[in-house]
Amino acid sequence: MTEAEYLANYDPKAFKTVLLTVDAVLFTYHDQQLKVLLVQRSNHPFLGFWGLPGGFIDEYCDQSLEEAVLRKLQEKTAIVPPYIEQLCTMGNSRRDVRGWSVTVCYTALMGYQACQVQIDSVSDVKWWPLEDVLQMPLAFDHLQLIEQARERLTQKALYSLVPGFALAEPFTLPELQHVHEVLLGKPIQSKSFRRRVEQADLLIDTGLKRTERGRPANLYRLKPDTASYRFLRNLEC
Amino acid sequence: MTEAEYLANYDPKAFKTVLLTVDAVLFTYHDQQLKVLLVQRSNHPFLGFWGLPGGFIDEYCDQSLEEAVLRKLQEKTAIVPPYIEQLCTMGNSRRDVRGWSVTVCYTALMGYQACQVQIDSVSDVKWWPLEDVLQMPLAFDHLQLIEQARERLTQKALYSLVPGFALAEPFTLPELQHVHEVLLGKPIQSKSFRRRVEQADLLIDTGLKRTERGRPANLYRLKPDTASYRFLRNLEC
DNA sequence: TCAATAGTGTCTTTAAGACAATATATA
DNA sequence: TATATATTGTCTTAAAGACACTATTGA
Repeated sequence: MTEAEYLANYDPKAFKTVLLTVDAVLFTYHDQQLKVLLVQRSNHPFLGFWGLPGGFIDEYCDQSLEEAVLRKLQEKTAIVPPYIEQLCTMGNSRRDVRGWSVTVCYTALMGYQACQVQIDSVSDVKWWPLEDVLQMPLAFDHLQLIEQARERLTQKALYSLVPGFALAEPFTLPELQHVHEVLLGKPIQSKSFRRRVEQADLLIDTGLKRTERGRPANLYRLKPDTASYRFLRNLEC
Repeated sequence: MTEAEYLANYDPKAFKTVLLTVDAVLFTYHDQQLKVLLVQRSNHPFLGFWGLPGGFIDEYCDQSLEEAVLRKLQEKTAIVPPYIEQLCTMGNSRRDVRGWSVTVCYTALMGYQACQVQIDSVSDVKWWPLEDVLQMPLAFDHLQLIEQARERLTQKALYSLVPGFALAEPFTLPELQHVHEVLLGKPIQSKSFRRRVEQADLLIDTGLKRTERGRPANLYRLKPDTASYRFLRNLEC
């Protein structure tokens, strides 16, 4: 049989009926704490529960998984986040009562900005403090996904400046340090932190300063290659 | 509508028809080089091409993605690899002529052992030298997946002893060092390497020695927590 | 001037790099 | 004994930790 003959006989509907979705754990930093964007479900299953933004692939509209998840986020926040990365894929027969289900989950970061409901498949969209979310009952296995995303981001706080993408630009160096401290759950020696930042050469000094009690702090922006830069040595704290 | 009513009306076949597979990049170390397990396809598309072991989820037999990929590997190698980790998920409308297609890809490591065809969905199974594979035309986007798996393993060679899972136990310390050197493409100071191994305390000394020209070398096994151990500092080489 | 926060100087500590020296096999 | 490879000793170097010190603002 040639490939052409094979394809002529091929019926895609005859095959698997696994449910496939994309989801995103979108973090930001606001009011001195990490927050996660959640949406309140207006459909079964888990109607009324809060869960991650995401949903089914649109085979016709989406060209790729990443395009699909960015579309979902844009529907909720009207923004494309400056940092996005594939986290993991969860797939098993138990996570959704409708049957075998797979979700490809992404971690994304953006500077805080208010958001509001843009579409009707959800009844509400809200930034929740991460610490509160870890105690809430959430849809599906979304709590697990958030925990995993948080662990990965904590690792990155040890060897990169990626957490900076959770800040609205321009930001101060003490703010950046504080995001890292919140993730690590411990204070960092500011001398060590500044030395690393200087060595990495990832921040653009805007020349501006922000005053808020005490000496004014320099304001910076992130260079785009912050997403891929890795320090050779971890912070030990 | 209650959830029960919703589910009674729910028709899974009415929904998406995305193709879903799992694949594995299985590495081993043999004859001083890294090798990858490939299978020769006996079905369209890419009939006759070499590609990664993997295939469709069996909704009834497989409880989870990881179970599915382990089943696929066991069918080819009659072994469960001592190390397996999710690599990434590739999904888009172009990677398979049959339509929108998603594969959840894993990286796995095992000590070398010969293997032979166990099933008939492929016509051959073979360990290929990694350097050769990177020049071969492969099925689908499997070359990309192998490149990505190799990059990730190279990173791990800098801050962990995970590459040791590619060795047949027991192994010598110079062998372990050589796997790392092959991945990094550079020699490592053996003093540095040994210091790290000692500090990590991940190797069990079997008390045995292997002689092969020159002074005999101690033989070791890996402790299971080698899979999760991370050094604070990367090798710089 | 004081309180508060930003940012620097500098000494200590840790672990890697470099490389010479020693140890234990076989031929 | 000579050669080959394994393993150790030890000095240098890079970068983090600790912490005291200086700088710049507003009240």
